[in-house]
Amino acid sequence: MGAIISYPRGGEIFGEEEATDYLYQVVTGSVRTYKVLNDGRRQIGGFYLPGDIFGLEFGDEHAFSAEPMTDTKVRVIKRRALHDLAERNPSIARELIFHTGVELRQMQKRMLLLIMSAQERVASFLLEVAERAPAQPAIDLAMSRQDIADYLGMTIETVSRTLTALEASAAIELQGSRHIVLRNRNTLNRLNG
Amino acid sequence: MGAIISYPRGGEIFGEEEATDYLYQVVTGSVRTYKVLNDGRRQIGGFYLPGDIFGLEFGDEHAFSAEPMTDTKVRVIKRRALHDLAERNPSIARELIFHTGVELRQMQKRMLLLIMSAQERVASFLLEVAERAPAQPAIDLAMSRQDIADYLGMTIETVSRTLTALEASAAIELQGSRHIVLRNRNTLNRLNG
DNA sequence: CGTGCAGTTGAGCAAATTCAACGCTTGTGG
DNA sequence: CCACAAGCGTTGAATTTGCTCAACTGCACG
Repeated sequence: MGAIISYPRGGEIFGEEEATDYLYQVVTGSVRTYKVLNDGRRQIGGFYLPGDIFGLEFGDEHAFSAEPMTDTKVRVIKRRALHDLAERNPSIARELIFHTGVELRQMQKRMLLLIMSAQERVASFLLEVAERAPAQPAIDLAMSRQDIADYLGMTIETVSRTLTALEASAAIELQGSRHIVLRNRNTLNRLNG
Repeated sequence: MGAIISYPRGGEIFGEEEATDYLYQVVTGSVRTYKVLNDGRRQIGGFYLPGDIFGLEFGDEHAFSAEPMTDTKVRVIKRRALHDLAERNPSIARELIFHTGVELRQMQKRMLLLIMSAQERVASFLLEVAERAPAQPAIDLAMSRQDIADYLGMTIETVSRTLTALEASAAIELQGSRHIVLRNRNTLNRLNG
């Protein structure tokens, strides 16, 4: 169900103002959703990897914009069609509710994250990324420092300094700015509220 | 559907660890949900007034605890029964999805709130409370300064100072600590992301 | 009339932001 | 092939913001 569409890196999948006629699933690549506040600051709603669903909303307009972070293929699903299907098919309805629940819990986690200190936020972020690539002791970030900062509600300088501090305390090792080895997960976990 | 149960102020409706066997609707009174972090800090999940639904979760255990802020009557609904009903009754399913969406958008709003300054957070909070009691130019807070602080992710001192500052800038007028007259909504709105 | 609790105010401090400079990598034009 | 501009990330210094600790006020309740 749904058509596959390709988006080049730097394009736009949908904007904040657009109608919520479609929802999306990442097939390959990666996507970020974000919102620009009236003072120019940007808040990232989430990062989405293959398999993840985004743009699942319940108002008339999208609350966030969505952009591919790399060249990306997404499956596009008509919202009306899905909801109609859900009314006749309980297992689809269950899926729909399940995914909403996933999103909701993620938001709750983010909410808790945002009241914590810079160290705690960055540590949580690293663990969150690591969870999605569980095999490795190291992680590769798909996003820039600016993306991380806007995700965690802080500045790029603070992100950078915090990573340096975590390296100094032997919790992680920076091998190039986007490749990070997690040396001591206990230290990171201890920071994770 | 569902039984009505009374809880005295200061009691507990459910705890973080409890199974999500039930969900709840406020009949009279008011409820707060909260979570205590491992460092002792408390984060308020939300405040709920008559008509509001809370405890609607999708994991096995509640992510938050729930307490009445005043003597409160709630309607208790068995989650299993509701979900079973939703599978056979599309309008119930729609309701369920709708309420999840309300919760989700509220969380998104909170997320944006938490990255803003103290002034912006308090201003947003006042407007949020005012929206729920639209008739008056003034609002009566059901909750303490500590509750507000834990809702907005700041300390009681900062809440207090911020309210004083807003009064100094003629945006509000404090008539007793829980009764606040909104003198200039434009000023407040301008602060609201 | 005290005692206790909620809220306010003040002073000093810690954390994160801002502003600025610098290093490294990458891509472009001479 | 080299020079140099542009972008990203890091680091440093000064500043701002909110927190901590502490004292104080006002109010409710015995």
